[in-house]
Amino acid sequence: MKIIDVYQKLLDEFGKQHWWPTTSDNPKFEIVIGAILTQNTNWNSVEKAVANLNKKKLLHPVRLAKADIKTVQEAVRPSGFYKQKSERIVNIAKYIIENFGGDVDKFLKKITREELLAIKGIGRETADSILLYAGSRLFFPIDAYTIRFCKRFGLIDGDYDELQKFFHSELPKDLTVYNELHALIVKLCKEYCRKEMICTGCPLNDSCVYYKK
DNA sequence: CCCCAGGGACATT
DNA sequence: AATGTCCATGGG
Repeated sequence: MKIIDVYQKLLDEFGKQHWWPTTSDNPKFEIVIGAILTQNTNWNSVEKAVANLNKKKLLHPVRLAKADIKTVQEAVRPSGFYKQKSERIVNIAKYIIENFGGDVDKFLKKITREELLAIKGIGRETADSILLYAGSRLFFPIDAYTIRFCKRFGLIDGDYDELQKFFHSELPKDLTVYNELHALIVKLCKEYCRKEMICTGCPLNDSCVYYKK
């Protein structure tokens, strides 16, 4: 089974996921911040932190850059690693101000992947999530779920760059496909393809080499 | 009590 | 080039 067939099957079963979920009036910047806050953290916890930031009116580059660090830490605490993450989100707010005059749209349009990776606290997955979901640019994020699923299902076993090359070469150059497939793999891995597999009811049973009944 | 979550930086081997 | 450790809260 090819990855594009996996996409179709998951889409038929789960429907569109409509990522990246946002709640504020500044969704692009919210995605940039959320991509950092969700590093190795449950999404439910991230939602709390984002809501706290929004309540404090900090989902804006200038406000966040100028905010008292203790205030930021207090807001971000529920998402864990709060000292690191506070520093990281303030850091990128300052970067957008210094290099793009605080214009988030311009930042998302002009920034290169290499430039993103050079910012402390932005690794490959965070960079690709920002580029795809905030910047509408064709970069496929590879997370722990994707690596696990690809290996188990029998598609490909490799590291981040190898898997990304695979997705980039196999998939059509289509933002909706990139957007939805990544989100659908996350959903699949949360519900069925967990660390401890729950194969009963999995929509990919027919083609999975690890299927146990 | 345990394990883990939509990673990344840095140190060690 | 691999592998290990730390960061930290909240939920199952």
